[in-house]
Amino acid sequence: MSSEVRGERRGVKGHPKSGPSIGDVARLAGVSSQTVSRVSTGSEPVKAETRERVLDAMRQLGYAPNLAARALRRGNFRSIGLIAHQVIRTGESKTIEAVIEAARREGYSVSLVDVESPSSSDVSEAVQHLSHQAIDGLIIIRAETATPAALALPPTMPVAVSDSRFIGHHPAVGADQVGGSRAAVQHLLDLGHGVVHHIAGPSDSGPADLRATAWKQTLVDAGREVPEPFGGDWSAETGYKIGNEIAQRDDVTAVFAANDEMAAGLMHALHEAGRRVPDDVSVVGFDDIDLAAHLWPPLTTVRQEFHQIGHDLVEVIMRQLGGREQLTGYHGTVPAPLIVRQSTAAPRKRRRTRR
Amino acid sequence: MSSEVRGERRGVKGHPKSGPSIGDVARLAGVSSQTVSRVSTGSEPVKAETRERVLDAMRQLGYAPNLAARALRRGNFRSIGLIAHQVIRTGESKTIEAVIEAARREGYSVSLVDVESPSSSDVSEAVQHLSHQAIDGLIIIRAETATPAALALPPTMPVAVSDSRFIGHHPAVGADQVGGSRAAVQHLLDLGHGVVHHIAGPSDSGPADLRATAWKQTLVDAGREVPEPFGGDWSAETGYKIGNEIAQRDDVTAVFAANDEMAAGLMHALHEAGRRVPDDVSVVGFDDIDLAAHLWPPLTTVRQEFHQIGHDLVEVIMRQLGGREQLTGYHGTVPAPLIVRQSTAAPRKRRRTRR
DNA sequence: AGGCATTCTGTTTACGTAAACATTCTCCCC
DNA sequence: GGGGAGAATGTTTACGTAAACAGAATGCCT
Repeated sequence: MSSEVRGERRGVKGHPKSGPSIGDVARLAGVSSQTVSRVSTGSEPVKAETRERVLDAMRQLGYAPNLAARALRRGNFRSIGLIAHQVIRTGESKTIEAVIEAARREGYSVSLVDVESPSSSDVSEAVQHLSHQAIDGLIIIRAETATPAALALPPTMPVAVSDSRFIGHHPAVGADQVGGSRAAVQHLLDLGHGVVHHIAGPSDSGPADLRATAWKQTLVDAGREVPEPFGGDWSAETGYKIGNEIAQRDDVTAVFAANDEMAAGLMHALHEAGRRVPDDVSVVGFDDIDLAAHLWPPLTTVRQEFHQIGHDLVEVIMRQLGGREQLTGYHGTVPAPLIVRQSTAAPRKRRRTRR
Repeated sequence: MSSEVRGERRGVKGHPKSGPSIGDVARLAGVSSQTVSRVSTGSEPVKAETRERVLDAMRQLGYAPNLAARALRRGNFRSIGLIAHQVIRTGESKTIEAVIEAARREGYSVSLVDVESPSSSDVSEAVQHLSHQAIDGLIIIRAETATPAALALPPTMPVAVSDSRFIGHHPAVGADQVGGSRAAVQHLLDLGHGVVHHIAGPSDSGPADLRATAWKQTLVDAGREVPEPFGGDWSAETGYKIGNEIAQRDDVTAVFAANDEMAAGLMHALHEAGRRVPDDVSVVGFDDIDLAAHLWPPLTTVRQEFHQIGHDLVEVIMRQLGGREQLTGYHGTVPAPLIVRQSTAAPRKRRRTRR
């Protein structure tokens, strides 16, 4: 209703609205604007009484520092850019949370861009978009295939990447994909499965590639046959479709899915076909999303310490911002432990005919 | 190794590093800085030949506009703040995606803050934090109990909220919680269940309250008994614990959980106890997260059109930024349809003893 | 050909802040 | 109580950009 109070904007000249400035506060408090600045930033000491007077004036005027001006003067924004890939839906959303939390602790805010596909062009576009934004550093989660060269960044922009493909080009932090995958496959072999099948992630994904390779190598090392992997795309829906195939095959007793969503879809299909998990087919996922423990049966999976990764990514940025540290070759690895739940068991002696 | 190329920073005076400026480009191109500005913004026409010359100079120098200066001059940041509450882990993460996408389409970036608890103080703190950030508008997702008064915002800051509690105070966009909840409960009643139990969300949550109230009202309208609701906290873990209780009770044949995670935990507990879903107990969730269709059994649930909500939130902000529209009373409602899958069925005539 | 509208370009100025330097004040010591 | 060190405060200036205004070039019409 009453709206007469609004519209307090400064109509002067062609300049846009703006709140009270440092000068307004100075005038009211009877000090110089520099003193107001000192109170505002706390950079230099101000006599207690003066400070009080300034703070009062600030409150009275509802003063808030103009961050554009401050950023212009200081040359930084206290903000970092974050590029993610649909990632918000997967377990990696925790990485985002951790990045935001850690950045905030450092007094930085986070500007988020979500690219639809992890393809080179999309990420480049996002980089383009973001590097034109007001950021002091850039974190890229799952850049997948983008080649380092494709990232046309200002050379002074600190970068941290959670994708092993960038090792040697940009500082990277990532889970121990290989170790986790090997542990998963070995776990199934140890249970007595003769062979372990794999539902892979999309072929253009770095992590998917690492997991598939580690799976293959573990089988080879154990002297086992390496079956053709199933090609997935991370989605539960695809896991379900592949599951329908697998459910038809008596010879598949153990499956290592490249992520939990696909594992869930797989189990869904197996249930529907009347195949039992883990009695008929053992399933292992990857990520340990929150729901993994409450799927049926609770999913054995490889945990990614997303929180740790996010935290470390911010640390890498901060180190670049702080000292003039050269971290190009840096590569932090976070352990990826196998979490054994109830979706894996020793294979049955011999299955009777299906159903 | 070779690092002599780095450190191209301007060492002059006490001023921080910075790339080439509009003036440097102007000098190289042999035009005035204003012309460079015109090319950069495209605000006014520039002769094709001149523009080319300027663009060349820009490329040559690797010029990128200084956004702090631009923001200072223009009085806006082309950025909006987004406050979320652990929301990244739930279905509402899709809202975030949609907000980011829609904002980007408008040329805005998104600054994200994730508060740990939805409590008044935390949200206020986040608002405080963000309103001191470089943003032109603010979107709050699930502010839960924060009272409008608690949001000490600059009066000119456009706000959009996805929480019905703010209706009348701030423009709001939200799913039709009541309609969706009623449909869920009615569905169970229609199947023949005598009474429907409820696993509620946390008591300080607005949406949880709406769902609980709608559940109760639907039962009352049908002339049914209203049992004591179970108190949850959105987590699958709690759903599981409550499920262990419910599994002991023969009288519970239908449960409406306030979200999908709790429904998943509930089903987990029921499975473990040997109770069958939906044969012994029917379960309905809320949200329709991606995995809902691939839980076992696939979960009947109320879909929240998060994408739509996110999109609408941005639209509300843009309308405030554009015209001087007064939207305080605005409240957009997005339908929340019931998605029937396989976790619900008519009750068995009479259950034998447990197990 | 002259005049005027149109298009293009240049000059001046201000946005709000904080570093650098300059000045004033305070208080302590001999 | 005079001198001086240090603390407190003030003055000047520049950060990079774009709006406002001013001036120059071009073209078009009669």
